[in-house]
Amino acid sequence: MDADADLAAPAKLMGDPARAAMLTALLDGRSLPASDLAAIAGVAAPTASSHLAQLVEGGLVVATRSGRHRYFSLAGAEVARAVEALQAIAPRRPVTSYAGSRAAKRLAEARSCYDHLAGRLALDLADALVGEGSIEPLGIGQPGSLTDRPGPLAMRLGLDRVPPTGKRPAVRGCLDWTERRPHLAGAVGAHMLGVLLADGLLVRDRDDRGLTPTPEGAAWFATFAR
Amino acid sequence: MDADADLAAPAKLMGDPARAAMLTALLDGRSLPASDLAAIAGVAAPTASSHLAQLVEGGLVVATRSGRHRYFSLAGAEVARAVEALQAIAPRRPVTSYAGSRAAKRLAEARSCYDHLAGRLALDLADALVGEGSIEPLGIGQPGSLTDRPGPLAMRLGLDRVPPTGKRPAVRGCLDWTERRPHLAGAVGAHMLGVLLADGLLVRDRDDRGLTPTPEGAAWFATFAR
DNA sequence: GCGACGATTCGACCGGCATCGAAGCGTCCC
DNA sequence: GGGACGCTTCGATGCCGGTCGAATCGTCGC
Repeated sequence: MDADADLAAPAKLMGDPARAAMLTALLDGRSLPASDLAAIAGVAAPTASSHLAQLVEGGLVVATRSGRHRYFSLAGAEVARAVEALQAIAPRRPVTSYAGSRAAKRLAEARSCYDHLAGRLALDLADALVGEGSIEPLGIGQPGSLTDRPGPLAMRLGLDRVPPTGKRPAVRGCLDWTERRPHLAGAVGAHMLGVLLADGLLVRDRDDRGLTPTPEGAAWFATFAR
Repeated sequence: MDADADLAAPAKLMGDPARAAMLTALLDGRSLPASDLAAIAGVAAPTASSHLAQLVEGGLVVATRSGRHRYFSLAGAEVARAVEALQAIAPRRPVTSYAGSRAAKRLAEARSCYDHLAGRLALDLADALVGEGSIEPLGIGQPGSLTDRPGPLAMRLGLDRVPPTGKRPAVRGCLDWTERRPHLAGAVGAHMLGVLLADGLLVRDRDDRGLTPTPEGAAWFATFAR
């Protein structure tokens, strides 16, 4: 029984900025490889490896090997709850500066989430795809599926010709913090972001994972956005 | 927007054994002077003073002066929740001793959780209150509400005359680690614990946040317990 | 099999912080 | 007002651990 469990051990693990960034990135239940987590945390590969070893040792994170990659994810819902409970008492980020709040708004609109699209635009797209019957409604973290009759939007995005990808589910719901609803992830989600970038409807912002519609993109998005 | 609140700051504060011990000691909502907290944490006075200054600076603890003493207490229920969430994922202590397991059983039965009642007794009470239609069923971490027709149990506990309390929700579900179900927290939960103590149905144990029913209390609890 | 790549281990460097003794400040009691 | 007491500040010490370059191991693609 945990009448007086050693509170300090997990707290110490979460107390390092690099590890905290990793845990936050994993909060939606995704599994990410070590290299991605290193980039997210802003540290070199050896440093990230050390941190991840500690997180695994401490039981906050679990690792699964897949070829030459190792995917890390949170060890359970209790860990996610603890992370969120700490976020609840954490001082809010830059909120004070104009730049900060403008950046936040920009990210809420459209950003990349790992390798797929997130933000309000992603939610609109997911809604439209469900609406036209191209995909089943999304569950959070749950694998979903494409239907066998793709609509015009799905055709435009090339979702009917997504290359097959090993074990990764084609469609998956990924929780979006903007509105706490799932957007489209999985192989199809990744493919979709690729098409949007390749066709010049979206461009990546310079310093973060923000995405901005081009003029053509904005016009196109307006045809189905709320 | 807390898209990326600085998780690491409060976690770092909790990550030191001395500070963790202090926070745990304050978990039941008591206010303790610096000297007591120093003793509990097992450090010298200057060290404790330094730790407490950090906890106050970080917003986890608040201090009130009273003569030549300074009393410290947790800054709010959210801090208590974060501490408990971390305890939930902490490695279990060396609980092999008989004393340890007896204490654990005692705490599982009834204890204070910040300012309200937790443990099996709390779950029984919450069930009974829901059963008699005095409160809506509890969601974890979710605000709930009193119904407009309090039953006899609610009347006995004075839940119909809980003083209004600013922003704090009257009723809230708080996850109980005993059975992973929510018990009654919020202003009503705090009031209920106060009544139980004031009416001599429960007494605080000496060294921890355990609570023990008095003979009258035990008899009364038996009337609705499972 | 050979090169590319992801991940880990090793070793060295260095900053940050927990710790406590001594001293200073304010409050209470007599 | 004098002494005791609670708490804090200051300063010095020592250690833990975060960091990254270089090297190693294992896997994938051709």
